[in-house]
Amino acid sequence: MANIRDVARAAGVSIATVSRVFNNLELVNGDTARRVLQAAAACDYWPNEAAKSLTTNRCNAFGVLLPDLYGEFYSEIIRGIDQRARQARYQILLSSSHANNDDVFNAARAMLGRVDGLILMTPDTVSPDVVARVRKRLPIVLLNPSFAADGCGSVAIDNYGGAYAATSHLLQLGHRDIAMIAGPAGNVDADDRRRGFQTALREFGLDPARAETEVGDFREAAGHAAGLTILARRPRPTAVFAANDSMAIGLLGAAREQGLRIPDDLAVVGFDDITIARYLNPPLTTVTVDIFGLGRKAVAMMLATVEAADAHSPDREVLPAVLTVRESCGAKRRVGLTQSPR
Amino acid sequence: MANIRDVARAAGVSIATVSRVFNNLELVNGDTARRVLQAAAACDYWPNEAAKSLTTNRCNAFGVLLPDLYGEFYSEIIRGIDQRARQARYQILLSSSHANNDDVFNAARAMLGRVDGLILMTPDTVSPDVVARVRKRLPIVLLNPSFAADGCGSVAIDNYGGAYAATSHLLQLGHRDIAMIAGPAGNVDADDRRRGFQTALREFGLDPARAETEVGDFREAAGHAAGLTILARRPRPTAVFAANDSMAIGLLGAAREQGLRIPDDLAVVGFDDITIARYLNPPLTTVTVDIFGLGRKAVAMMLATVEAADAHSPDREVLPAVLTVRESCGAKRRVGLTQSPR
DNA sequence: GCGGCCGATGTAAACGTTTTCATAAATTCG
DNA sequence: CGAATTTATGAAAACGTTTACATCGGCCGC
Repeated sequence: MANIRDVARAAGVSIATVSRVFNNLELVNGDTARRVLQAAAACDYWPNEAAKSLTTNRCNAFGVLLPDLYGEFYSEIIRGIDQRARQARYQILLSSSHANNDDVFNAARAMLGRVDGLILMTPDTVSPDVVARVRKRLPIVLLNPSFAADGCGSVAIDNYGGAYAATSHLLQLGHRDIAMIAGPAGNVDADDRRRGFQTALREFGLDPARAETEVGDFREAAGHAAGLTILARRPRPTAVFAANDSMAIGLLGAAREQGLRIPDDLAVVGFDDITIARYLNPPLTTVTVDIFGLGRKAVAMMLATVEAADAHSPDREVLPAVLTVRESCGAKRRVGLTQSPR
Repeated sequence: MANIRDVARAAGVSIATVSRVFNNLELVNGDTARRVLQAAAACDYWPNEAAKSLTTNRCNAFGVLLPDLYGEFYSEIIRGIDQRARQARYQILLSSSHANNDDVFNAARAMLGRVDGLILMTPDTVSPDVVARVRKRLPIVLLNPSFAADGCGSVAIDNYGGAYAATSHLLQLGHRDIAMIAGPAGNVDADDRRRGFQTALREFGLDPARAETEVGDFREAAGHAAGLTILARRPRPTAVFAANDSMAIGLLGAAREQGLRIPDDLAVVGFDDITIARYLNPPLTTVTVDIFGLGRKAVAMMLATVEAADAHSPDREVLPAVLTVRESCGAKRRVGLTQSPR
């Protein structure tokens, strides 16, 4: 396959001139440029990007390391990342399933020379010093980080604020005995959502310690199990705030099995606003987070870091999490001919 | 940052030896190897992957070009691709939103020297000759292709078979007036599903031309609109086969608004088995496709092409699409009635 | 007519690897 | 004991670009 030398030969110029034409430096004579382009087209010349980045030390690509790819959450992150990157003519080098320190370290290492920076979402099991070691080689933007890392930008979700809003809403509807299905302790999102829940209660003069709190692993089955425990308590709580929608779905199942009507017998609020939420019966009131925006923001921050002439200190950004009121909390009248739960 | 030369100097050997140690060629003396590794660790040496691929002409990466990233379908494809690639220690260079010929061509071009092959899913708007031009430079595996391309592998979904199974099922349940909400003409998936529908009718002695068929764009709103038209017809069809689940959901909405009971007044079958399907009320009978497997297969085929010593002709594979019976078709409620095939 | 400048182009040295070939030392063997 | 073989290592040429620097006309102003 033709390389730059072949094009130069065919056009009767030096390789420097060919290079100049392709990087549209304006120092090339119009006629010469035309000749070069013609020759390039004739031998179907494609520049080799590896060689390019070797000399320029720029790749026009970002690495993306995620703990997993399953489900809407990651899908939307990637979509946001891709969209913004594409807009800036950057490529995305994707790698997922990074559970431990070595995984992350090796994946980052394997990207050296292929990316200009790393967008990193690490599970709790990854330690700050791995991130620090990688940071020595590459700019980093952390997604929803569990710790602040020196020299790394970060984009996070306002878990605390969202949980606070959800809980306040239930309180304002008159509920005073509100249970929570929390996420695993140690998980940043889980902990922040729990704090938001507790603060809201406290501000209403209630004791968070007396609020029934079950812990789950963010999956539907855990929500179901936690729901059974909560619904067995007497007096039964009148409302439940679940740390995510999947567990809320599990809870709805448990409630349905016991013949409870939602929201009349039990008000339910979730978190995430996954697509299913609006199709549930009744549609789930939940906290909506702009995950797509999270991805976009991460790339925007990365671009600012990479393309900035001056090395300004990296940003820390928090995206809002807003309550979306549907029917499962009881704030709205049911509309239409929705079939009643059994 | 340290390069191979620095390591060589620190270890008191030549760069060739360092390279040999890292590519674990067994020709290096044990002591020397130890010294090299120590030196490499001391100066935190990371090999530059761009330089590596420039000399070896191998990248250990595949490019993935998709028309879009929105929704579970693409998410699962990517997950499958990533999982299999990671297993083989390959990276994934992702790029989406490729609408037209130039987009695809330029994206492919920008990957030269960074990938060993391309996994390509093109919308109908991309022409075979663009694929052929790209194929000259890079091995290609097509996902669900609308045309056969010389020298390209392909992995497709058995749209025809799935649609045939869905329609046959409705016929066996006793329905004789079955409408279809089809996808846009020209779209491969849409066309194949429609053919499957028609063949099933024909085999039951019915005239496909007389079956009410509305066309939608695979989105929920289109399903709703098509549903209104279909339900307005007299006599009203007793069953509808929707070319995908999103449109089936739109149809269910339309039916609900008219006070129809599913499946008693109207049986509904979808296609895709998206996550929501099982959470609908009633749970949607649909055609399940292993999208994750589609991604995995594509990579497996790519690996076979790239790592094979002999250039065997590329494969063509079709993944099964199987009917998943839930409640929206009425088969489960009428167990007694379904025993006798007509 | 000449120094200086400018615009267009070429020469060659990087960038950081792998790998072929050469070489030196150590080992085997008849 | 010397020739043949093996083992371990180094020197240097690739790979395909970009870019600093050199070169060379032509043109300007004086």
